[in-house]
Amino acid sequence: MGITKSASFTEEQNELANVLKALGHPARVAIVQYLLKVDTCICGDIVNELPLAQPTISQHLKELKNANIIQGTIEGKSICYCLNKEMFSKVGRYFMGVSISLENKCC
Amino acid sequence: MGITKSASFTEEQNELANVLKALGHPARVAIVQYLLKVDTCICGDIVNELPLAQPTISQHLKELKNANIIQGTIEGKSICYCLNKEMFSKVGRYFMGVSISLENKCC
DNA sequence: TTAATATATTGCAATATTACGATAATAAAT
DNA sequence: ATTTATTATCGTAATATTGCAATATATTAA
Repeated sequence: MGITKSASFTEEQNELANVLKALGHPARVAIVQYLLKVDTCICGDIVNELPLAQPTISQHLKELKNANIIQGTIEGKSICYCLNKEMFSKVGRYFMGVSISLENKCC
Repeated sequence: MGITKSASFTEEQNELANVLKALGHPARVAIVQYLLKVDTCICGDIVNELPLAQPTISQHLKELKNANIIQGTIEGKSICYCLNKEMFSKVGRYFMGVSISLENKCC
């Protein structure tokens, strides 16, 4: 991404940016939407669903996991992934909060 | 960002990813927070507020504007920027919607 | 018109992301 | 132990992002 001066910003700003960056890719949005539809699934299901190779999906899942957007639990020889509801609620509240703060303001 | 197969995804997925990618940088989160605090401001105010050079701020503002997160209106020799409340409400509703869909599900 | 002010654009170096083939690691089944 | 199935990691090429100095553009003031 180039030189990012993350040290210059607050912890809160960096955390929010990290989560949003993780969701800032159509493949990862698609993974989230698929997980929302099927509730839980294994990596192979997503590989069958999206037009991307298995290592690419694995990499995207890793980023979503690092950002705490999904979690994966080992289940036999596969890994069961699902969405982290807390994170969606947290981000949703942030945006709604901004939205409400803007309500009485003109532009 | 590398090769992104945006053609493989839906319009909706690409649009959401674009907005979130635009907010997925601490400097742009900081700009949004500053705009939330001061309501409206000119580019120079942000240059004074953040530890980044003027061309860098200008570039970040351009990305936020392209993603329809802020809007700028020419006002004399400066440009008055402010947040686009519709976008925050829209994104907020999306996340809250996901959050509500996940409410009864276990993981 | 000239100078001053404010913002945008260009060009470039440093770094990050994306995608995938090849391969490794892990666990279950035979 | 070997095979099979599932996911992760490595290496690498192509591309995108970030940041800034230099410069251009645009508007106001003198």
